Amino acid sequence: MVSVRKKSRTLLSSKNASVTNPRLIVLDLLIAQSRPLTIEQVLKLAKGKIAQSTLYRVISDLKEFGLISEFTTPENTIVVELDTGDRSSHHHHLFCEKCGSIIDIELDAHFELNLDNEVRQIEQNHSFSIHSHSLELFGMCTSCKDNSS
Amino acid sequence: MVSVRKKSRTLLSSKNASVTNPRLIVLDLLIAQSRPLTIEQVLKLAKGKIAQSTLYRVISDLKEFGLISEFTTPENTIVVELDTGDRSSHHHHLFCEKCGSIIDIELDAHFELNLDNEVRQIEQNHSFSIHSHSLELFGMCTSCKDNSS
DNA sequence: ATTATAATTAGGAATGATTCTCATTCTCTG
DNA sequence: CAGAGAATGAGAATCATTCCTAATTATAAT
Repeated sequence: MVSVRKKSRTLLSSKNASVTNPRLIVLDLLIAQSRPLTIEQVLKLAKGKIAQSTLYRVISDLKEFGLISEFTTPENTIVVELDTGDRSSHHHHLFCEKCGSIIDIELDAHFELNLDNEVRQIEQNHSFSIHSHSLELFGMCTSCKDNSS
Repeated sequence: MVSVRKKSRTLLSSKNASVTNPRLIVLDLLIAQSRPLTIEQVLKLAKGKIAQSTLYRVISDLKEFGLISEFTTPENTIVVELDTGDRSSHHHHLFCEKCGSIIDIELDAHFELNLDNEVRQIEQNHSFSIHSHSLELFGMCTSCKDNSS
């Protein structure tokens, strides 16, 4: 069992990026929580150990290194998550429009193939080079359904 | 051939919303351009006929009426587009990450069925009620490909 | 058409998020 | 472990969005 901190170091080194405290803290958090976090959440979880301005820069750096990725919730909040590049890192998102929770989902492998075919079709029809896609689903989670009776 | 202005009036009336100039201007623009527009673009195209604060409110009103919908580009810019509720209004987006252009696409009907099945599967697996979805594709458009040689 | 009422608007001030600046500190290389 | 270059922290500056209020406009009833 490799420590979180060690993983963070390895991630940064593997991109030839200098290993600094703020970067390690952000990566540690994303690894430890293993869920998408808003900027606000990261800031809070870092408990004052990172300046706000630094956090924005660190996030933009980590994005450039390809270590994290960013997306937007239906309420237009920006969320970041680890993007380690392994197989499981291709996934999609399920949003609860009531409580705002975000769930990572993977698609059925067979369906993902269908999707790739469709994407290739669209590439042809629009003479576009498509290099990635994202499927987002919107609805209501169980607990919100239960509490809304 | 019904005039753009008349269409805009009809849209508002159909939602029992009062028909005001700023609302008409915004709808007119979205109808005339028939493409997604950023807030900035709408403001510019309205040529000073709408106050900025009004534009934000009008957009939020039209969204509540269900006449327009909103989404976010990869650069985190908010974009609005007409959402007239007819068949063609269920569509997805293709983003050029170089020039920022946005293209509306429709999926092959057969694939859309597959997608619905997959969505129903995910609903089951996560005991979630899913009421809508969005597929976004990222890549490079023809002209950007051509100009990058 | 006129008017009363309610809804909407313009404009500017206030807020909140993000970016910028620059002096200081840290990291990496040799 | 010294020096060069990169990254950070703190606060100022900027930008988008929301809020506030008085004035205007739309609607519905006469």
